Amino acid sequence: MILDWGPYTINKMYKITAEDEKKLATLSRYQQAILRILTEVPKGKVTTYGDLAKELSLRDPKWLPNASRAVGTTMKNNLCGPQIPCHRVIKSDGNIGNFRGGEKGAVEEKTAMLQSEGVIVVKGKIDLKKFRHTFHRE
DNA sequence: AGGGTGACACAGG
DNA sequence: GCCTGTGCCACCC
Repeated sequence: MILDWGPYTINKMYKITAEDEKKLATLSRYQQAILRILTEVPKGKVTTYGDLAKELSLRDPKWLPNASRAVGTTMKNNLCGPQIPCHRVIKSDGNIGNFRGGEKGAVEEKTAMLQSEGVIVVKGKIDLKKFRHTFHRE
């Protein structure tokens, strides 16, 4: 099967470890579910807060599709570490969005991480047509 | 049980 | 484009 993921498709999705599971267990069901889906976003791609909410709703209709704010809260709770790639979650208009709760310099750091992964950022913006991840489900 | 809060989304102007 | 206002939802008191 050929996936149109562009040139930076080398990475597979992150596999959650037993260590991660222990941390995940401290979070709400919703947040756990969101973070699990987030692990599917590979290096070189991004997703949006809204896309994550929508995707979870498709997989489990008990959650609403327009919960983007709740997804933001999930990212803030971050026990992600760089493995569960919360730096790959941006706003639906292509702007970088926030990082580390809005600490000074955090957005710059997020931008640098994305660029080092091959995502092109121009004036704080990312071309979602090019870099948006497409979720795959059975 | 009810009100407050965000790493958001969207439509207007 | 760049604000601004309004709607949103899961979570936390």
